[in-house]
Amino acid sequence: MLSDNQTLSTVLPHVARALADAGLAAHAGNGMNAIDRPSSLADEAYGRLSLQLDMNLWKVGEKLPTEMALAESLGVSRPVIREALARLRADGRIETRQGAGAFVADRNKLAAFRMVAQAKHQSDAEAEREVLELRQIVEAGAAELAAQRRNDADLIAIRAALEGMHSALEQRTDGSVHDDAFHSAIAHASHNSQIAKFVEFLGAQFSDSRKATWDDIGYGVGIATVGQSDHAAIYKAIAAGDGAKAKRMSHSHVQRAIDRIDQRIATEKSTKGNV
Amino acid sequence: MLSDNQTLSTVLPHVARALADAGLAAHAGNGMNAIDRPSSLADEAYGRLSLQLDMNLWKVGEKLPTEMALAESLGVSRPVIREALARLRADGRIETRQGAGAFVADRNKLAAFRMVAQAKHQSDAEAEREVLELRQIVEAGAAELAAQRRNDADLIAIRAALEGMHSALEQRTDGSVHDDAFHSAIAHASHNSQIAKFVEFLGAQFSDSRKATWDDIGYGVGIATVGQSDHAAIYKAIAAGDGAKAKRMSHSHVQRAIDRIDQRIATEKSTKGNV
DNA sequence: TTGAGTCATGTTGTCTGACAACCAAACACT
DNA sequence: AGTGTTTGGTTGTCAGACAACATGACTCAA
Repeated sequence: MLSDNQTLSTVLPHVARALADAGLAAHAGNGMNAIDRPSSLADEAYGRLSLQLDMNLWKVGEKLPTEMALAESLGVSRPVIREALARLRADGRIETRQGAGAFVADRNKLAAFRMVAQAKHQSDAEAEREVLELRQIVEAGAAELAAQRRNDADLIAIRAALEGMHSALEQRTDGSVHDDAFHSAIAHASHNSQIAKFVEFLGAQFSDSRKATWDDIGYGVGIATVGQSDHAAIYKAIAAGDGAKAKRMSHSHVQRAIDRIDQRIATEKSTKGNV
Repeated sequence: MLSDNQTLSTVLPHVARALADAGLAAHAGNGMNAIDRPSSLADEAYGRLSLQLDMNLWKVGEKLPTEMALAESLGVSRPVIREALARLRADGRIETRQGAGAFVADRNKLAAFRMVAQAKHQSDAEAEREVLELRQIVEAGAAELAAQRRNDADLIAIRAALEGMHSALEQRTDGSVHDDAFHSAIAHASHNSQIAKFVEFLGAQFSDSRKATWDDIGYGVGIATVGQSDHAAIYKAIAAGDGAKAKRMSHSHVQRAIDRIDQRIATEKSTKGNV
């Protein structure tokens, strides 16, 4: 996977120079493009090890090379490797035992879920569509549970966010904060902390695109206005305790966002090659 | 949050001794109970900082104390703090800029979703129920998409897992591997990599309870048998391209697991106080 | 021969000190 | 006043060292 002269330092100029002084310089022009900015050796080391684990370079339960060996093979120092290993351990992908070594953890031990970096053949929009689809599923389910389990406090919180968006709409100001709060309040009304936390996590992946709903362009196209009527309908269904309807409304609300993305993908495809 | 004498080293004997030699000993008998086994200073430091971030000790965008300051206040060295900060950065909770410092990141930057450790007032079973409910939502949605998008290769993979479980059932052996593969194959048939990855992540949280379906007790109660007819129905719906039915079947399949948990919770509650 | 205890070696966990790269604000100069 | 420069502080990285621990080899007695 790594040729001798292909070390991390290649993309980090100052380190490369230091290595050059030591007679360990790597020749330029290898497979590594500087486009992906690792910005830190540890980031890069983490990426590499992560990749090697993905492709089953070591079997489950097998012992990884020692920190020293890894450091040498990647051309960095032990602290850098330690930081990378620490992250892998935090993700639950490896386990380390003092005095013994680092071992590939059982796949059934994953402790964290990360958004997969979009595959090379995917555009950003396509990756966003996938996340949006997942969000659609989870939020619709959360809305259904919310309709069944919401109490008065939940309704008040949801209504407050709704009114916040309402007044933002009247004054044509940014209502994205209340938009966030609205979806989050519904998720909490499901009285399932895992669902609530996951909805918030997914929502966080959309901080940019959600703002686009509330900027000048969004107002111009009327996205915010349409979205608000969706929100009102969802609230009504939840307040009425109509789980099926809340689910349906929430589903179609996110569907609009998916449709917008699909349009963007279509236009991107038709103008492909200009970049 | 931390009194002067309340350092991490208090719970790590050998370090405490080293500190004692240096005249920096912390007195024992403080608020720290040794029940939570940090096992590593970095783990503990990560936990503390994580907690402090949770309770908004620093506002978003605010600068955290320097690594040296943090190290001193927690009674550990800089590498330990660096490892903890590295994990926080990997989670997207802080951002560090070389030469400037570490800053609290916008909440909308969370890069990883972790299963929340069950709250103290919750039993294990209740926490498991919450995850199961989330799984129900996502897997049902995945099954629906799978029915709409599956191709021949997908069907073959699902069928292979189904037959694996079938023969395991006949020989009363452990079919949990095929069980895993079955749900995973359906998720992949949705042709949404985010959904596929998340389903696998959720499935990983159930390695234990899934095995319980396939052990002697599971066979005795007939869980595996009932589950298998569920699986067959789900496969049939997906093969037929009937999204609504696939969704319904998948939903009720997980519902059985939820019902079992509910029963366990009920019996646990009735025998409470014996521990 | 076998078993248990001991020891040597290798590995991770942690500390210390040092320097490079970098940022931000105070400072000096025009 | 505005602009370039310097200076101190902070993170990123390296190197070396030692402690804690795990593992296998080795020794010695039964």
